Amino acid sequence: MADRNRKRAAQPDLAVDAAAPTGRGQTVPVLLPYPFAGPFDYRVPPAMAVAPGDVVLVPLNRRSEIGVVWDGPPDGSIGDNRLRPISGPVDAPPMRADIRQLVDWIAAYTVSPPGTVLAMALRVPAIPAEPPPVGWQRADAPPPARMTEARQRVLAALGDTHMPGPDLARAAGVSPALLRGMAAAGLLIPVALPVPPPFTRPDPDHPGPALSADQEAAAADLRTAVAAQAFSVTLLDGVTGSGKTEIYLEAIAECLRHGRQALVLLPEIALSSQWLARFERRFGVAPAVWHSDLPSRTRRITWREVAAGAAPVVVGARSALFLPFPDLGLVVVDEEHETAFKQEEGVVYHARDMAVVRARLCAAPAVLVSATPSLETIANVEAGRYHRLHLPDRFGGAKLPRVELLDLRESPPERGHFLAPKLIEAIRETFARGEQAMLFLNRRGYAPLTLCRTCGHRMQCPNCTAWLVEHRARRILQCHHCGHTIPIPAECPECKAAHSLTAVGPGVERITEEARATFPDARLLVMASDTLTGPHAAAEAARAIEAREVDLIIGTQIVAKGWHFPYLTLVGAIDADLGLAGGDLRAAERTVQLLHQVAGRAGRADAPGRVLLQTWSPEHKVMQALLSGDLESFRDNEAAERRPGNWPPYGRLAALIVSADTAEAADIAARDLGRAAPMADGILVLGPAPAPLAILRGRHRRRLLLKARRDVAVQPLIRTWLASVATGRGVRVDVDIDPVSFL
DNA sequence: AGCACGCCGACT
DNA sequence: GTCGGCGTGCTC
Repeated sequence: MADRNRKRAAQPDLAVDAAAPTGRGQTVPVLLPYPFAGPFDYRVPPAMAVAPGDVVLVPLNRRSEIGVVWDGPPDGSIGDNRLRPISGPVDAPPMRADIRQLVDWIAAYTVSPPGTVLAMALRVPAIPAEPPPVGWQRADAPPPARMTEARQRVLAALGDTHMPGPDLARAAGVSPALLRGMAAAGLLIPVALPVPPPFTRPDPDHPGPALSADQEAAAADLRTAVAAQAFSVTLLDGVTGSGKTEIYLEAIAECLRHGRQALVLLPEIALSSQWLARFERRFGVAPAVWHSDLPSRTRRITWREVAAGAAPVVVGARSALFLPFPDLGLVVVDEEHETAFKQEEGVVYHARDMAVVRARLCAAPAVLVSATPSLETIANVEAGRYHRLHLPDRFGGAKLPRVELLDLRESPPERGHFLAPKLIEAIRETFARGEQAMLFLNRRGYAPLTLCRTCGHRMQCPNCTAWLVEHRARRILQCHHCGHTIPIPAECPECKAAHSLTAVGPGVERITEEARATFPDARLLVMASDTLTGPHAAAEAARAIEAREVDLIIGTQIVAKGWHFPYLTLVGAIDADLGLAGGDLRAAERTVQLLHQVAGRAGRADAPGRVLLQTWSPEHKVMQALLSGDLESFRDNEAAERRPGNWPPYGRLAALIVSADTAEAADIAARDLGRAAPMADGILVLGPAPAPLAILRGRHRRRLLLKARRDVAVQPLIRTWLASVATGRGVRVDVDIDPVSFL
């Protein structure tokens, strides 16, 4: 309570200053977690004092909703007669000014209603407070009551202290009901128990692993940035295995020495067991963890501890950006190039970029970390907006793995197989040395396409422009876009031919089948999003690999994410060309990043790694970049290709996805939108064209692209553009600023 | 997002 | 004659 009042006193009472001067009483804007165009005005009851950030209950229609008193003057456009009073306060800490600014900023940038963004920030505090835990102690002057044997045992177990009910019942060997009876008889009185802090403060001076000279130099730079307690952005860019994590853990240590909080964003928090282990090795304790499917109790406790400043370090997924740190002193985005940071549903935002905004709003340094930085971040370095710390060498003298290209035209796999003879041989050699190997194929399931040998029919999703993927173990065909699932049919649904459906192309399941036949004695482990369901399975997989209970790992892109497997020395990519098909702007960049990350899993100081990339086009710039390891030149080339046409990151791009129930409705809406396209210097609108996923979940999709010079503010343009077009019934237009996926 | 109002089909 | 389908529109 005292804390709440202090916070309120610390900020000027804008609401009072901005109150309407007329006789209608004080009016304030209240933002509701719904997709309205802006905050609604509410009257403040005479006896109530409110300030921006206060969480309040307001009437809406005939309902009661939670909202947040927002900044600025009331809108004033609503008539006095329609204004309704705030119902009352909600017992929750007020929303901090920096979070409110972040909500407004994200809403403006992504062209989303602010209430939708608020909903992401508000999902937690709206839940009522945890009741304080209750324990029992002896009554000082117990009234006369029957003293059974069980009751005596309770009093004996209790002694002169207090105990939580469940512990007491267990210690005395009685049921909780008996305790309630004793309380009713006045023999026991309840006491509030002190709550043990759930998060121990990590000790910045806990002896951690020793750093190399390179690491120490980089760590010193980051410490300086943290000590400055000012906004800055630093790219920590080091080859895989250069020990980047250990470096930024030193920045966190410095942040802790200043008594401030640190936030680390990871792309895939469910797979972070190894990261958590490294953190514990450095600090002796675990950090607070945040992601969207935490149990609600843990979620609530963590949120409140963060708000109270009692969770010094939080590691989390995208949504951790909205946590109410009172004194955030450092934001780290690990694997900053990862597209998993881009939220594609609802409010479409990039957590890496919003993390930088968050850091700016609370005057903290941001550190972006990657072995394969995005072109966006590199462009920001070149423009002088971001600093760069570069680590060219692996830690402890380890060499980068040797990359070889396996030309599939020259030495193809056996018919119906996917492992080239040279790759099989390399795996055998690796096993013979007692080391581990990994096969990478970024495709789940058994086969991406099922077709009928008799009539050529292809099994397609009824709701999407996509093939159904066979999952043989589960005996189903499944659409990876909408989840539509059917049992594998016995006959062709088109021509009714029996035993005619054939699996075409490989997925990890099929590679596993081939590996099992080729290496019958090897112990296999499949790592894919549908086999590593949740943190537990992922942690167990990591443990089994570290304990050398696995010889061959077969995985999808999940294996590219920051794992450290000391006995893994060989990586084979089944289909290195896979990501290059299609007209995606970033296809080459992403393929290089992905394959380089996968390759980086191989090798250590005393056992150099070897990487074999199976490819149909070894001369492709992507394969050549991976072969030479000269990613810098590759990036320079990419940059040179994008710069002249103002393609990102040298210009701005926004996608408008028009979707409707029928192709006709989508076409009409897209055409109307195209006709109303803004025309100005430095702007180009491309399309409409069918989106690559022309039908998704039964909706027909068309796409327009707005390309603009970097100095053009595209959001206001898009707002007026959208407002100028009357969109028909059932038509939706989704805006994606800085799209990373072009589906 | 909810939750009403509103205008067309099969039932007690 | 009513119950009810979910299409459109409003909420300070």
